[in-house]
Amino acid sequence: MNKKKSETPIYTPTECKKFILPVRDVIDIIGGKWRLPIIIALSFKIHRFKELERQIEGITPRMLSKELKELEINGLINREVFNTMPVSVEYSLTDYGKSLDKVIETMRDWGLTHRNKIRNE
Amino acid sequence: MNKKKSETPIYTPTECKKFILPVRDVIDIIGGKWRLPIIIALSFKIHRFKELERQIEGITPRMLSKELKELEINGLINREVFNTMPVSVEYSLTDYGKSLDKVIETMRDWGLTHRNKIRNE
DNA sequence: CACTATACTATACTAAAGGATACTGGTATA
DNA sequence: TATACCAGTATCCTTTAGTATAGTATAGTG
Repeated sequence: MNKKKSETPIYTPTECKKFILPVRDVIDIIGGKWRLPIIIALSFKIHRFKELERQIEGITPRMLSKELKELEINGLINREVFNTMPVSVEYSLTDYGKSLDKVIETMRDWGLTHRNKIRNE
Repeated sequence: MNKKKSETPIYTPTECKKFILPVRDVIDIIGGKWRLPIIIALSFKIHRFKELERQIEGITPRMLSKELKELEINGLINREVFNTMPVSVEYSLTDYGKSLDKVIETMRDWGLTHRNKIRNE
């Protein structure tokens, strides 16, 4: 018995994994190229489909539609249809979606600092 | 003339786009499934390749290798080779990588809250 | 000698993300 | 009549992400 050396590095191997878990959850919910941009746009004001398409540069209606559905399923946004002619659809943030404001702000701060860093090099 | 209705919604159309830009930069740098987990592991301590492989559940050596390279190119981590036998390689965060701590903390907080939210429903 | 470990790389593949383009139906406008 | 708007779909395609498996060289261990 006693095959292992006693010098085996001693640090709790799980604490790091535990720390990673909730961040992976967040990545699953708001990860990808378009979700945060959509959420940010909606944090400014309620938007209609075409408005979002114009605000989020480079997105195609296919991706916008897909991501809006996922965000709705995850409870981050609301979709409201008005039977005007032609029909109009409004997207807004739920309280849960709004609760991302700190995450977005922190990321934005870091992003702005990064841009300045690159300029100053 | 005067083709457009005067009821056209009036809000500065650029301010929202401007807000999105830095966040898109951040997504480019730390987006994806593995980069933040790697950064978090390295924020705990310097890791060797195999240690990272064990800490980050589900990652393959190929993806780990790929992502480590990209993180190094972007200046977020350091790679140091020691000519021991067999060779050992240590990965650590640069100051720039360390500067992500607030972003990670904020995301983690939100993730933990989200987990509790789901449990309480 | 067989086996393990380290720190990866190479090859080949599948799955998922994302993009390009065209189209729908109904109304209003030119 | 022809065109444009709205809120998307449908179809096809490319790119990126990720997986599986095997292999490199060197040294130490049983």
